[in-house]
Amino acid sequence: MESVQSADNVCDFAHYAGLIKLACSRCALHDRCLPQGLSAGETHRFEQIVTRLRPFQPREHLFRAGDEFHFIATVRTGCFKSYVTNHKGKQQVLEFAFPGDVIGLDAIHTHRQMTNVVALETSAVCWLSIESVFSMSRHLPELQAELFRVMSSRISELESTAGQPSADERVALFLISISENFSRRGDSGSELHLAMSRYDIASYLRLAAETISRVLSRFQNDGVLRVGRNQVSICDHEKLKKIAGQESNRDLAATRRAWQ
Amino acid sequence: MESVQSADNVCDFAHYAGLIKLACSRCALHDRCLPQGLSAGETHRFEQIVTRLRPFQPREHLFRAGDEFHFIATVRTGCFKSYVTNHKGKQQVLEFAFPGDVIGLDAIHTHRQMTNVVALETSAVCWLSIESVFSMSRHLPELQAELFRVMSSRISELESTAGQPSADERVALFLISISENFSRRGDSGSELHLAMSRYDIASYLRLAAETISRVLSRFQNDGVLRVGRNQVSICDHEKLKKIAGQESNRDLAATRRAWQ
DNA sequence: CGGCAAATTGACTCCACTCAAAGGAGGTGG
DNA sequence: CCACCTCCTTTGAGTGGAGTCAATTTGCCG
Repeated sequence: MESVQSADNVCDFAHYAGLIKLACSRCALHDRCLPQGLSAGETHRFEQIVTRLRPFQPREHLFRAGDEFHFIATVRTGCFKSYVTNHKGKQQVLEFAFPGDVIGLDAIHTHRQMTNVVALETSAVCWLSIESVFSMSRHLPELQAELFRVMSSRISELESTAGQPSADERVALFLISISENFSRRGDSGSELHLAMSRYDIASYLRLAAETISRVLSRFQNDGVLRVGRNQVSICDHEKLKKIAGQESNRDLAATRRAWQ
Repeated sequence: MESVQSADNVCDFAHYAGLIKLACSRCALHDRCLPQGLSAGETHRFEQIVTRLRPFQPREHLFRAGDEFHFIATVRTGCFKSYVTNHKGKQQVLEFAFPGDVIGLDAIHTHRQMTNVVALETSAVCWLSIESVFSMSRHLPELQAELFRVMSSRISELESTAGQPSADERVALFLISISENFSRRGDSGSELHLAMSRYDIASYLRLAAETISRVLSRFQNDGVLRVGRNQVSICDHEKLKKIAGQESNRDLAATRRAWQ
């Protein structure tokens, strides 16, 4: 349950017992991860600064808010959640990180980890010293560009979720986003394995866990989904998109009123 | 009302009529803007890629969502708002940009402007080709670091506003954030000139305009603020901070119940 | 002064939250 | 292997805070 990036004891930490250098060139995620766009030779240089840690167990923390910031991580397998604890002691989930995602880029400006990051299932990461990344990016324009792209898309992502759609809409958008993420990696976009609890989803979507439960049940009754404990099957993608992006219930009601 | 960064007609645009190179070294914002941290010589090199546009008038757009992305801007004077229009045609305000702030970094990953950016009052900006910035940043490590810092803190900022506090809390947090921003620039942290309308504040805080109005009125009755049309004076910073960060009304009620 | 948009205030509604209880899955130990 | 415990999930009932709709009021600018 200790976070691993504390500079002082990094070498003692169990995760480092089995550290190995990783061949990015042979990694299945090569095209969805930081070294994408690098030439073969550049990829080889990049590999020199990548360390692979032994897998994290569920509930094991990768970072803790306030820790010193020396490393970023990319997800190889599994799923992490990033969260903060607010002044009322309540957990606020900020992000779910899937394979290919980069973790820790929000810490640059303070030199401290801003969030807690914890594995939701058995998960593996690659480990990069931020200083090495920065200095290497000055010599590999494509790496620099990729870093800017990753940060830029995180900003866009956060901005795009800034609206305040209805609960139905939020849940639908969440499922679609997960589905697209899975599809891009070649997994099924219809059979979604959800590593996170209803509470985590609720916190992430700024809703109550009971609301998530109710919405999923209703979607199931409407034939849009089949819902299991850690599994959601999308039966009707079209209807789900309609819920997500077109008309909220409130608008439907308003539209009906306007028609009469 | 045209946006200015369209590559094709950039030279025809009225804003370019009076373009001049700007001496960052003599700019009052030097320490709060991109060239901060650069040596005198480096600042001189940086100045070569900075163009200053003639001032923007209120309601004049700097960018439009979907425009090609070739330039970023830093605010010299005035205030801009960044917004998107959602599928229901409703405006969602994402950011208010004040002097020293960098505009456009969310566009990197798509090569398209992601948001609309419009002046709320007469405002001046500095204008930078993104390609020049990127290539220069490879030779000026401090500039590269500053770019990463700016993007990183925008991510943190968006993450930190991800919670769902009560309307009172949101308004209080908003005023405190504006106040701190003004203080840092040497302006009064108590007499706040608000360039944006109640509707803009409401959209930014994901509340209704009427709610903003009600909350401000109540704060005034409680002696926390004095409220004018485009002016808010903070009378009691302590009480405001208490509202912002400690206990929501709901929690107070819950606490009282628990005490009995 | 008059016209118009922004802001305020009131009345009512509704969606999501809270509280509460029951059902289900997974893990642990005897 | 089963009993037990705990945590997660589901479902119901009632509440409340913010939204919506509507009517004024305020302030700006020609």
